[in-house]
Amino acid sequence: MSEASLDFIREIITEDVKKGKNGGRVHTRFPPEPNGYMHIGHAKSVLLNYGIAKEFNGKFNLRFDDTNPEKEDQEYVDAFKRDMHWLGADWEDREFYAADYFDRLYDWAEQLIRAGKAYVCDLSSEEISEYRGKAVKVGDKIITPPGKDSPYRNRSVEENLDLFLRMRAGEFPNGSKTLRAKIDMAHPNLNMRDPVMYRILHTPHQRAGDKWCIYPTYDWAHGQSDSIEEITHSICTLEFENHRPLYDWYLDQLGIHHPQQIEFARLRLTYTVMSKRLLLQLVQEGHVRGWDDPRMHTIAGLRRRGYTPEAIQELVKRTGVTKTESIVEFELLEYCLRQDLNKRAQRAMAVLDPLKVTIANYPDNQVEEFDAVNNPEDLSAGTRKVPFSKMLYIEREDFMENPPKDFFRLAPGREVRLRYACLARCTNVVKDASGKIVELHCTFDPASRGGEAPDGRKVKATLHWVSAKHAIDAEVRRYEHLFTKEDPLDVEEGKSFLENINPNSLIVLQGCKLEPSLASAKSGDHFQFERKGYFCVDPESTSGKLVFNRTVTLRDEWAKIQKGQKK
RNA sequence: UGGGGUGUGGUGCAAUGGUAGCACACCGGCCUUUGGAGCCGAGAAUGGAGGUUCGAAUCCUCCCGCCCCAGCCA
Repeated sequence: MSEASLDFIREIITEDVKKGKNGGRVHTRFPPEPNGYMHIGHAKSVLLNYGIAKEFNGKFNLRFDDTNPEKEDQEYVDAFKRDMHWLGADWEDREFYAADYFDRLYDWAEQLIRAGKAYVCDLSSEEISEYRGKAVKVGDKIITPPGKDSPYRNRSVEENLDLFLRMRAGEFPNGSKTLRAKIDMAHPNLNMRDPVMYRILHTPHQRAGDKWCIYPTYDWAHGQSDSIEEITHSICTLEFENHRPLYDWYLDQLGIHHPQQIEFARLRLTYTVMSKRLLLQLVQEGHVRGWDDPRMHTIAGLRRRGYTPEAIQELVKRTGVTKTESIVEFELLEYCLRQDLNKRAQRAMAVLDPLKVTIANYPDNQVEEFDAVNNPEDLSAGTRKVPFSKMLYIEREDFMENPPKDFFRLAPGREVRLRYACLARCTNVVKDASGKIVELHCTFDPASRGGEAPDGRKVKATLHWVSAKHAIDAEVRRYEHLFTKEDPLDVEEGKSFLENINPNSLIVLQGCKLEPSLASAKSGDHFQFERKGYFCVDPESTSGKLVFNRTVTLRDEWAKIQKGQKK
């Protein structure tokens, strides 16, 4: 029936719906911790969960798993919501917080204590770890011998109840006591060796205020939160596979609705880091200009850089859903982006590194306007007028005095097309005292108005240009990968990933010359600067001073040839 | 001689016992008023060894590689 094959998660859900599991209902969720900004790795999870809910006529929740007040912040909550909406995910009115379930979680904890399935433990963090059992290396193998029972494991229900109440009441300092599930200290899965359910944290919560001084661990909160929301399929990443038996155990002990957890491999991209810890470090230490720095692979950064939701959606679609850990080449994202922008970005001419050109045989004060196509991929976008006059700017790299064979562009004596304007031939090169080229003299063919060759003669190159007297100045921020290595974490023993930061990741170009139609460009607008790439107006841009970000270059044959020659 | 996962061209994903296919990347060509876009073509893969079968990426056995787990992080 369906032409494309389903990924394994959709296959499972299709089967569940067919069997009438959960009454045929599908309900998913995205459960971020608000301890940083959303990045492109999260996007996959959001789009997967939201997409499934939509495809199966189900519902999709947003829930913040805010169980650690020491790391979380309202700023991150707001950012997640903004970024998710931008990406196209819609949770309607279902915005939830684990913190809103703290009361129920507390009651459930008491229930487990009464059932003899949980106890208050006085062991320190180090002791708990020690009792849990140390991994031992035997040859190449790692063995985890059974752990030891905590000496507090057999406290009476009454004592546990009393202690737990006093933990909540604030009688004990941080770290002095925990509530632990009583499972099995010899279990081969370390998560089942009496995991901590509550820890004492005398820290107010960004949402719950100072109501609590004990906080549930993620493991104790997560599964039940899904259960409370009647989630049918709890989709999460691979590293939680080991936790599933624990979530199952909690749910079964409590006898409450049991969502099915399914794990998939998170999205990884070359030249990026997806760890919120490292992203936070980049921001806090000032290696980038903030969470929305266009070099960051946060959603906010990508948006500011000029990436579109459609490109990210397409990437996610193309990379699929599997359990194999893989690293997607960044080039695929760029391909998706160019595909999208090519269809919708209005074209414009902009000279980033200007070289002055005088058209010697053009009348001194004459100005004429040529028609330029706004988007050759979408003729309904119409045309615009571009002014032309005797003094122009062209791109410095479009001229070479002694060109190699492969160089098609302007050179002494050579004729090229000035896009939409005319054919022009270089007659003279003007240099300053140091030998630097400061200006070119050209002559144009009056019969070639609009750029058409009157006799059908061919020129090998078409250059973009801007009329000097009509040009508007702009700042252009040229970006490259933030890291020089495909795997930014690939560093020598003891060195930091910061060593792999690309010193050229941002180059600010001042005095760029833009065609006048760009004067009205608004923050967030996308353009293709012909022959240069896709650019986006930065939020810092003002009508007095335009600022553009280079989103991505065009595919560039010439750059490839040059690269090949250098070898 | 712990537990849980996972191995298909360079990369990502398909093929669910029956011709190993698609995309990106790379290379070559065509076309072009963007060295863009588009079009055409080439090269390139089932971790290994056995076994079952007329037939194996797929089923079985053993081996090997890689990832996750020893937070009172998520």
